Formats: sequence, structure tokens, C-alpha cells
Amino acid sequence: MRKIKAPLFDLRKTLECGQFFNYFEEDGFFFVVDGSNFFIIKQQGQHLYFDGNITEEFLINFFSLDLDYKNMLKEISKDKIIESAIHRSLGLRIINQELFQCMISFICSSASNVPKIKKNILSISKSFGNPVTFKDKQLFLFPLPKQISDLELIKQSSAGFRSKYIYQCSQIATKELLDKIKKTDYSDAKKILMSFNGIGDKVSECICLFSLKFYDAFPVDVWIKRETERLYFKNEIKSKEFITSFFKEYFGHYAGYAQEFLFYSARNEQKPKK
DNA sequence: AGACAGGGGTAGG
DNA sequence: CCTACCCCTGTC
Repeated sequence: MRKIKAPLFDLRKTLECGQFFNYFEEDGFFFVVDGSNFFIIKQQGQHLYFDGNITEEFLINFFSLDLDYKNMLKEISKDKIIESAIHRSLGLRIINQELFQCMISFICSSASNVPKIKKNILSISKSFGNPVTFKDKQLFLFPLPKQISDLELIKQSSAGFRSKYIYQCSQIATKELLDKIKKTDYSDAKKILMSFNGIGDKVSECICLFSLKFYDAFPVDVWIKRETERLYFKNEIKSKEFITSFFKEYFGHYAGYAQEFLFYSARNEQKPKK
């Protein structure tokens, strides 16, 4: 078991906030699969204990432990509302997920919910991914695009109308294209992502934020819409476009972090027991 | 118990 | 701009 220091980090909040779906908790550890990487991890105070087929550098990048967290907080702390949200979700960090897994995860997310997305991802991994035995547990790596080639089998993952999007995405997402998306800038990456069926405005913002390190991305779902209308606009109805442009401008470079704090805070309010 | 609406969104009409 | 979409879950 290896050990690293991780101040200003909350493992549970980071994994459970709804940005990542390929993990489960057992025997006091989180078992995490990200593409072809897998590891177990637990937090004790400011330290992380982990083991798996990964390096320490991978872990630091995955959980953005190298981000200057205090500086980020300073940049987005524009008012009492966001400060309160930050207070309630302190330690939450944005994960840098493997791109293809992230794309499929958020294709699955439309008109869905966290438990169901997790189920879809696990089922797709079992059907198409390579099995690995690790710490007496059977894990499945997340498949490469070319490994997902059977529409009927995808349908068995209960992805419903999203199954055809998963299939098409897997056909189109060659290694070359994925590499291109990783190398290009925010607006270009977003354009390419939105050319996939099943990836629209919101889903592409999520992928930009959770896989491509574009921290100014600001995904607006119904939760963020309701919450920002309530907190910032006296419950007046605003369009998604307005909300996106307003908060990108308002919070600046780390708008995506502000979004995550508001989102986590809103969700936690809804279900205080968790 | 069994029907029914609606969900962290998107494409297509 | 408005709906259907596939499946699951919570609610009546």
C-alpha cells in the first residue's frame, strides 16, 4: 500500500458528487476503474492510501491534487452564496477522467440518474471490457472503443435509447480522434464532441470539465438551473444560455469549480442524509 | 399491488 | 420550440 499527502481533499465528496461513475465501496476502500487503470484507495485525515496499476503521478493528475486549491477558491469567492456552497463541499475536486469512458458515461447520463448510470457503465464493462482480478475482487477494465461493437449487447446494459449513441460513438471514436480532442482547445473540442449523436451542449460541457481540464466549462442541468435561479435571480426563470454565459463571466477561469460546489451543495440539501 | 409520471438531455420533427 | 425516447424508481 502506498501513501501520499492530500490536503484540501475529500475523497468521498470527490467520488460521490456525480462526476464519476466507475467505482464501488467495499472493505473500507473505494475500488476505482478509469479506462485501463484500476486502484483501491482510502483516505485517513490528510493522507491517501492506495494500490493498483497506477503511479503516484497518475493519482495526482486524476484527482487534480496539484491544483492550487486555495487560489482557485479565492478566484471564485465572489459572494456569500458561493462561499456558503464552498463551505459545505470543501475538499471536492474535479476528476480528470479517461476521455472515452467519460464520453460514454455522460451519454448515459441524459434523462437519467447516478445509480442508473453506474449500472450502465458496470454492465458495459462486464460485456466488453477485459477482466482483472485485484484484491480478490473481479474488476473489468473500461473497454476501448473498438471493443464495443455489438449493439444488441449494449442494449442489455439497460441504456435504452442511449444504446445506439454508445454504439455510434464507439465506431467513430478512434484513438486518433480521441487524441485530437485531447490536444485541441476548448471551443474546438466542444465542437467535435457535439458532432457525436447523444452528446449535446450539456454533456459536452461535462466532458470538457471532467476529462479535458477546461475548468471554465459550466454545465447547466436542471439542478444548476433551479439552484442558480433560486439563489441568484429571486426564482425568476432564466434560459440555460443566459445562465451559462452569466456565470462563466461572473466566476471566470474556475467557473466549473463554482458549478460543482453549487451542484454538490444543492444535491446535499435535497437529501441531507447521505 | 399495479399504474403512472418524471428524471442531471438530445435529436428530429 | 416541442416531443418522444428506454428504463428505473418513487409515489399514488
